[in-house]
Amino acid sequence: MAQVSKLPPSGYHRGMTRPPSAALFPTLAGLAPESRGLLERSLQRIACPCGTPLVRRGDLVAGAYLVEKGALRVYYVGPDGREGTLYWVEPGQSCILALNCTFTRLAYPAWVESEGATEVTIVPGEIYRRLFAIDPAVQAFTFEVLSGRLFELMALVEETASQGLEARVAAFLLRRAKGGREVAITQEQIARHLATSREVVSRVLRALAARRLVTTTQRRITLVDPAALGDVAG
Amino acid sequence: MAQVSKLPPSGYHRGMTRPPSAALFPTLAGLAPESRGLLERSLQRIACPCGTPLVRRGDLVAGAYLVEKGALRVYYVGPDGREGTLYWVEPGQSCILALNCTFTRLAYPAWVESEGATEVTIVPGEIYRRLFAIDPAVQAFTFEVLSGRLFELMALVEETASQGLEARVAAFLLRRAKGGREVAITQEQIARHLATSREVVSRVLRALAARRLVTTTQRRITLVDPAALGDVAG
DNA sequence: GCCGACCCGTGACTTTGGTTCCGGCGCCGG
DNA sequence: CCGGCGCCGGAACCAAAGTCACGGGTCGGC
Repeated sequence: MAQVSKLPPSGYHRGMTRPPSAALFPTLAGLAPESRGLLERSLQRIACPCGTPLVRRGDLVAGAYLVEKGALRVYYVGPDGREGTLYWVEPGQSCILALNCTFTRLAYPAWVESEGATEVTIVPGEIYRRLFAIDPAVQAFTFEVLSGRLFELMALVEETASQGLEARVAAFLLRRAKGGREVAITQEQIARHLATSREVVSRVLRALAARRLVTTTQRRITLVDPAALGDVAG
Repeated sequence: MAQVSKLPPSGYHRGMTRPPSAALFPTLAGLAPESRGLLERSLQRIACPCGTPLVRRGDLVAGAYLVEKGALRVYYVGPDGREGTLYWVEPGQSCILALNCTFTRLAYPAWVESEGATEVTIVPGEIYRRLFAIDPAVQAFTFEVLSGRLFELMALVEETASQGLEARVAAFLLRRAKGGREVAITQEQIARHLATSREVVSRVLRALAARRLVTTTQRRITLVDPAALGDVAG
């Protein structure tokens, strides 16, 4: 979470053509030989530090982004500058809106940046389109990624509309801890993820701490009672 | 908008096997002959009045829903009973989450009901899956429907998070009017669409009326100044 | 014409969350 | 050792939206 922000895109480390990890993307590993050849000749891989802006709203993204390491954060920015994250693309997943644009040639409606040291391999749009046309495994993969995002977003809409902020913070912390008890994050960042302000997050955490559900120190939150936190999250 | 609510599902008119309208679904009309035969033998069509519940959260939906007339409303219901609509499926569109479940066999995460007198033809899940596997046009259709929904939902998340209620009501009215100046809807219904309460909608409409942007009568709102309303919507 | 079922208007109050402002802590680099 | 700077705690205040209570309007059916 080293926050090397504002590094211009030229800071990428580009051009390694190593194929996508078979463990992460079994679909692609199982391609027919000629498809596989086509794929590997056209790949591009980029590595970038935390906070590198990859896509802006309105960009015409061409290609499927396959995340190998780190994560991508897809988020919106409201007119008043407030931002909120829509979802994360983790290793083994694909940035679906990039696929979207690949097919429909629409402009991308959100921002994307890397979170943590991140490696992404990019399949050019035209290539992906061809693979999609001939390979059932790619079709299924594409479909699953898309529908998964759809489910996530539906849940997000419902959550933001019908849960109070305390519940949302609790849910966020649990998701982030991934079963553990430590979340290394700053309150400011939580605020950005949930489209609120730092002070409010502080207030909510104070309330949770008063009930012995969490403890907070600088850049780190410990979940003292994850089960109770789960109740709060609903 | 006759609100024949609470009619049990047995009220359907079922079993007509008329094929989906070629004008509405050119993709299906252009299928290869054998695919087309397969499709037509398995179709089911249902007609239902306004407000018929078609899918509940948790249902295992099998099949693609193609809307011929009327509309489907896809919505969530929070734990406190408050509901909000996620999107509408209009004639020529398909209920995408139904496709979703067709492929991934996940339970449907929302409710669906008809809005207005509605006719839907249902393509059984297994059949759709087969068509998807062999027909590029079906693949493209599927992809477009899915990605369209994704874009809509992203916009919805952003809108609910960063727009005030007044802006959201304004946007809602403009969408509903579809270029005209009349919206036949009850304040209670608006409240349900936007996941708020009747009183609040009333208050907002009063404010808009005070600025001569709309006038309201029972079950009907007239947009006096659509342009200014557009500004309010942002 | 009257009654009951929906609708709608409206004021008073509460709750939630956003804003402002300030001070303090902790860490890192001079 | 000290000065910044990034991060956090916290009070006071404000604005938006949700809730409660009530009364009156409209419309269709009997």
